[in-house]
Amino acid sequence: MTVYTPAEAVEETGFTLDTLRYYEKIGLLEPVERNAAGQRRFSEEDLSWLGMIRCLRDTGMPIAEMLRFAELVRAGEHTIPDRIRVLEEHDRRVQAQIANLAERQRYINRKISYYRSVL
Amino acid sequence: MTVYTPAEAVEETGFTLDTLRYYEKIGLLEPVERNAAGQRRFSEEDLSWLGMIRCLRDTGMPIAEMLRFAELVRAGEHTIPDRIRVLEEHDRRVQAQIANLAERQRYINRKISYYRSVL
DNA sequence: GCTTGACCTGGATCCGGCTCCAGGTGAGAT
DNA sequence: ATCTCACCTGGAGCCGGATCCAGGTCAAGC
Repeated sequence: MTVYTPAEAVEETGFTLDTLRYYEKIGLLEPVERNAAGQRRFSEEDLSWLGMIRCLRDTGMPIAEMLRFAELVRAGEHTIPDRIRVLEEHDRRVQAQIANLAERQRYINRKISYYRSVL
Repeated sequence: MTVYTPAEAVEETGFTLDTLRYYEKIGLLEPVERNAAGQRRFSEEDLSWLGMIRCLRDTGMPIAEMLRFAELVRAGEHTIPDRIRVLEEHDRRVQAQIANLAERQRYINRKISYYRSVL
């Protein structure tokens, strides 16, 4: 059962310490274990959940929805079908984002070509 | 020389009227023509520039950078090489965004598969 | 000739998501 | 022993990007 100091958690997750504290405060992260001095000691599980959070955040899921997902996770195994639904829905949005970006990119490339053509 | 009322510009660009006014106020849009009553009359050119803005915005370019690009456009033809550089750089970032989303999407899909496997 | 309804303005406000601050504690290095 | 440094807390502040508001002006249909 390895534990991670705040500095290590920052290193591993790429979130700032302030952000980790903020996520704990708003309940996106369950209350993190503490040592005798009251300092946080992150578990492997915390880090793995933070990996999920990073993934959802970086694909544009709003915090409010991540909170809902977090509740499902906490509520236990019986919510797995719901979690699948949430992730599938999100997956579709990510797909749409990619398609949209690719489309916009074509516009940008046409513009670049146009600019080259008038040089 | 067709002109567009505010409502038509909203319709064409997908921006809200407030946003169009805001873009004009901050200088992302050059001062739009007015009719005798002081109401905006957008030109084809305005709409086409707004198309560019939409593309840049939807690909995540911050307003500050769009403003810099707008200045290049206003400064005249001799800035075309600079504009190409800006767009190429942005194109690379868009490419990176797409790659990142695709990577995150794989994570999500692995998670979905995992959830399915434990049902 | 009145009433709608689309506009106008400057400025305040909101929102999500952090980020920073002051003031304090405890543990390890010198 | 003392210093430093990583931490802690609650709460304030910031930033980007709009969005909303009050109070006012025209234009056009009935």
